[in-house]
Amino acid sequence: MNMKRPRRPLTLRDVSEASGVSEMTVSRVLRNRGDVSAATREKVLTAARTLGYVPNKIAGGLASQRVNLVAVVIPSLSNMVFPDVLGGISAELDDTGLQPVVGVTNYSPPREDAVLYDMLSWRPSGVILAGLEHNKAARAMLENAGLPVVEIMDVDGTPIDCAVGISHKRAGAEMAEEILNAGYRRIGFIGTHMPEDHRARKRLAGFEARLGEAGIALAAREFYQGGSSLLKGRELTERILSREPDLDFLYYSNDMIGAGGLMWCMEQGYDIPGKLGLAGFNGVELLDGLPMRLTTTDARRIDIGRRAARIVAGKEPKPEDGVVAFAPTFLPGDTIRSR
Amino acid sequence: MNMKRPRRPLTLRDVSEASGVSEMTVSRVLRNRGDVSAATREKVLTAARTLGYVPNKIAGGLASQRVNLVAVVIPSLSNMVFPDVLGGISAELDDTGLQPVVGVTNYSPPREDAVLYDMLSWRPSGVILAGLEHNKAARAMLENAGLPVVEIMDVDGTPIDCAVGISHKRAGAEMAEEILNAGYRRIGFIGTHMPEDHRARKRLAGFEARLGEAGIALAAREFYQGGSSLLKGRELTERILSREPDLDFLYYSNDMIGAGGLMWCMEQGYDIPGKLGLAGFNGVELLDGLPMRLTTTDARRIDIGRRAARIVAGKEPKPEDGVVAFAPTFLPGDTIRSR
DNA sequence: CGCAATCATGTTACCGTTATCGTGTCCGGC
DNA sequence: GCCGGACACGATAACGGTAACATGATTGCG
Repeated sequence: MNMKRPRRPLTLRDVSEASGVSEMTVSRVLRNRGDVSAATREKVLTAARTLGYVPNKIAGGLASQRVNLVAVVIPSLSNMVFPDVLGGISAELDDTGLQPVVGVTNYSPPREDAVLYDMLSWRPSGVILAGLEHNKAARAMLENAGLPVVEIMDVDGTPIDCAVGISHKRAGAEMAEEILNAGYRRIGFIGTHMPEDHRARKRLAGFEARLGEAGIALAAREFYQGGSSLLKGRELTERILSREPDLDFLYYSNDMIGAGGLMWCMEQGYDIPGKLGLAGFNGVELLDGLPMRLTTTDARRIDIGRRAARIVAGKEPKPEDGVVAFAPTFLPGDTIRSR
Repeated sequence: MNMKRPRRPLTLRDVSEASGVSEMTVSRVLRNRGDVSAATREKVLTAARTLGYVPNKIAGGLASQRVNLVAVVIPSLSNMVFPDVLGGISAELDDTGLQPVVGVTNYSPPREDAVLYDMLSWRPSGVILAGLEHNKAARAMLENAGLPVVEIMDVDGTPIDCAVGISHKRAGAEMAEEILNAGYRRIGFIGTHMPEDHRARKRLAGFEARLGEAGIALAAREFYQGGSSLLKGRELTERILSREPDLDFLYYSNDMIGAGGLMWCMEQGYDIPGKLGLAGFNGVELLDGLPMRLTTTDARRIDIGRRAARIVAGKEPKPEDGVVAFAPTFLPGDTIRSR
């Protein structure tokens, strides 16, 4: 194709000279905007192609004061929850010309501030970020930025602009309800010890609240640090059950450790769900292939991603009261007694 | 803090006026560049903070002709392989001021072209992309872009600029070697039917080549479409074993379906690894908590991510011959007979 | 046939920041 | 007291596009 290696990066001017029209016309052709005759369009396109011109969005963005990016700020990649959310977002953004850009905070508020600062410095068209709890600095930035902000995953709190998610308090309460209805009474909880994982905290709160209404208290709880894995689930389950052997139900703060616990209990020959019930949270695809299907709650991740994307893309208006609450869905699975 | 909601976005000029110095000086303060007295620095910083000013990287990037982004282009998020690679990249980029931006191609070459085009239009400082096989258009873009390009995961081929990865032919061959050494002879393969998954293809090629040297041919093969999941692994395993009941080994193209197969075989009461051996590929963390540890090959994803990042960041020079080949590492697990 | 509307293109003025160079001040040394 | 250099800062001109308006050519229509 083009034989000479252009050491100076190509600009509109190069294409304009190569095709004998003004830079403006080239710009119009490349963006399909405004009237250009079929003939010139063709000339310009071939010129651009043979030169190997790639438009400069930095310059374009500055000139037009518009950038086709949506900042997506989430706490972690490692959970299997993220790809679903992002999947929903991308699917919905696909036909809007908008593009998601992901930032990861590792559940660290200072890091969230930094990531947001960085993202906002690109002047994106919108922000989707996980959670309702943010530093004052972060809130201020977002309020001042003057762009659509959708906080996702959680609706238990006050959104900056608007929120799309589920109530984790409700998810916890509903799981407690199901467990109690199934007749379990000595219930243990296993979860991460992360002060910044507010959603896990709220689930536990809702869970305990409902138990409390029934006059029941958690019989045991076990916390862990760091990421979730099957292995961690095994260890913690062994630990909690050796400490409190007569537990009849274990509620895990996510499916991954729940599945690990399930593996361990099955190996140990526990009667599941007869003598011991298990439940996790999220509804990840992983569970579908396990020897038993873990009882869990579908966190509606794809729906949340889609809806959030629709809002930042302006495909639908922000909700009246600023909140879109999906219903967390109980998935019975095989690890809870059915009535 | 600032009471009036500024509808016009803040610029350096606002900070400059608020602090009584020139925009240039504000810029210097905010970037820690050039000589500024401690007093002015302080004034500027407080002004910026109280206004809630966030720099505009669009304008900055245009002016300085530098953008602190590294484009990372990968085929998929869903495999558990991606977070590891990105983890390695982020870890190594963290202290360089560079930031990864991810694009996903879904194993579609036209989509890869589009994603690259889009990424390059942001004029990033470097590109990391998976695989060595690309459309002519993609290769041309990357060659013309005049920036460091690191192709990762694979080294069986000719890199555009340089490559960091493992040889999948070798990974396949070494697994074949281990299987043969363990005495298995009637071997089946289960993998995705994706013409664009070149690495899976190369592994299979290397695998069959080594079997061929021993005078053995694959006794059966089963392909599937779409993403990998435990469930898919179960189905395919059932199918291949009902078709060819006397297989004594199953080689899976990834750990996820391998684990699914393992689950199914265990439930069916197969004697593993005595009568039937199983192996996957990748070495994902997931395997650590399964009832048996699946035999697999560590694809060195974190190492690859780190090394690629070091190269684009200029922390280390490009390799002489353009290639950094890590050794795929055999992980025996529990699903292959040990000698 | 004349005039306005439409089409196809060009001109000009930014967009918000940084590179570069220039200017004024202060200080020490001889 | 003069000079050179470090220091602290400002003025100006890009950077590569696009919005908005201007222009010339063509067309439609009464």
